[in-house]
Amino acid sequence: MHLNAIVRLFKPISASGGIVANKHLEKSVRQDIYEKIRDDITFGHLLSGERLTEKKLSDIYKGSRSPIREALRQLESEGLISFERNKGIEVAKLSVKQVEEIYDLRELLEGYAVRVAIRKMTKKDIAYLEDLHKKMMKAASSGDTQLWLQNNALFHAFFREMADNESLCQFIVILRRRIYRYQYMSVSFPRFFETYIEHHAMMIEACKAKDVNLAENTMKIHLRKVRDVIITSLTTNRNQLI
Amino acid sequence: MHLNAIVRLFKPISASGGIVANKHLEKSVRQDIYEKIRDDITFGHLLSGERLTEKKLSDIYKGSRSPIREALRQLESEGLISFERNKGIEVAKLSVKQVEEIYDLRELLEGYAVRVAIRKMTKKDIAYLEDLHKKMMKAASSGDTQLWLQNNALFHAFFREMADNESLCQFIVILRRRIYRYQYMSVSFPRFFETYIEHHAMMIEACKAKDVNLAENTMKIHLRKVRDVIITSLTTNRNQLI
DNA sequence: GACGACAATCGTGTATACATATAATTGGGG
DNA sequence: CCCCAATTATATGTATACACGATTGTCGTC
Repeated sequence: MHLNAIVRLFKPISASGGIVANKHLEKSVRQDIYEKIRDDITFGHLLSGERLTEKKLSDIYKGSRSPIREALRQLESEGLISFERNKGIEVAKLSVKQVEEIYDLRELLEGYAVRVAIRKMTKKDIAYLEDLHKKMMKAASSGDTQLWLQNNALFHAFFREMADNESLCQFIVILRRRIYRYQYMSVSFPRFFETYIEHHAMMIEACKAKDVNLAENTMKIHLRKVRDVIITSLTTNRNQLI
Repeated sequence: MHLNAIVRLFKPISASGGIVANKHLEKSVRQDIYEKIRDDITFGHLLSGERLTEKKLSDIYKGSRSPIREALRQLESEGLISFERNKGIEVAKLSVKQVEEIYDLRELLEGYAVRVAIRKMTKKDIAYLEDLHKKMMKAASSGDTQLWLQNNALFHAFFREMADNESLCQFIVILRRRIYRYQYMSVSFPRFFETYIEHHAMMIEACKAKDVNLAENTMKIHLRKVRDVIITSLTTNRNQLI
């Protein structure tokens, strides 16, 4: 399954990813179900506005209602689902305004992450970014959007992790999860790959030159472009809630 | 109880604050317990590092383990408590580094909030800020830290709500809750009130003049000052984990 | 045929029961 | 008196049971 690699990119930093030697290190049912539902929402297997019942989830993800309800509370805190008392759960829908707000924050937070990260980067880190960049160019020329998204996620993850600020990482990841479902829109017009690649190249150059302002601004311009593509796509489809 | 007014400031935007006409609008046990534990952590009734058991919480807050565990999952998502599998729960401790990171983000997010808010402010809004400012001056001269903190919270809340960005509000509130316990340190040296009042006055002037950059920078300088006071206080007490 | 009352069903909210892992305690040996 | 092992106690993780509100469907009446 293609998605597995991408899925890993979004796992929480604190998750015990080590070797499972002792029984007490095994993933709990709750944690397992949480991750599965989260990823199914993120990657669009559970659709926006879809009505869920605890019984249904219990059948799909195999577990009693206790761990499922706990997992749902976590997902609610992260804005991926919403509860209505005595009525049920639904996968969160985003209005166009909300998508815009999320992108405003991504610009702010990911721009800041670049600013902080650039001071700590070594030559090795830049080589890593150039490697990702090459893979994305290859993905663009062959039209492999999965490969593109996967390496693009790594590209963005690099900066936020290099910034070394737990809460910053947490917030950026939450924002990305909330809009990831719509990200495919930004790559459904292959002619935009060229623009994205230009942005990425410019960012790498700015990192090499340690030009903090250029790097931050380029990241912001890049995210603004992606945002515009998605918003245009949403509004032309006349979907107010998506 | 003095705290009630402040408590309300931190309630989630989505909370049903309306008139309780129908039974189904009554607060659930889970929601009630969530808010109580959250506020008890925020205002220091449950101390950093304190070890909690579900049984103990069940006795204190009156409810079975089901709603308590769900409330705890929410609190975990917001970074107020941490779980250790099969071991228990503890109120989150913050390292000095984490406090610094949180203040870095507050500068970024609250600075941004001011930038956005200032464009939407009316004369009435400025009058409201000036009213809060007067109350804080009174609180400072009479040494009433409760009154100070209460109006200070309203002052900061004003800008983030005026910015009208749901996720932004959510993140700022989460950050404030995480460090609110240590906020008393910033007001335990009354000689700093004067500085804070100067900052607030300058911000109000900048709002009047619609000087976006001055307002944003003043907010950042203000938060940097508060941060420095807290960090100094923490490090001189030689508490690495607090 | 339309409308309203009532019953049955479904789903959530809460409480409790059971299983397993960890911590505490006690008892014996050195 | 100390140390280690076995047992007991405690706490979490999961499953199930019960209660209540909400929805749906049916039956009877107009």
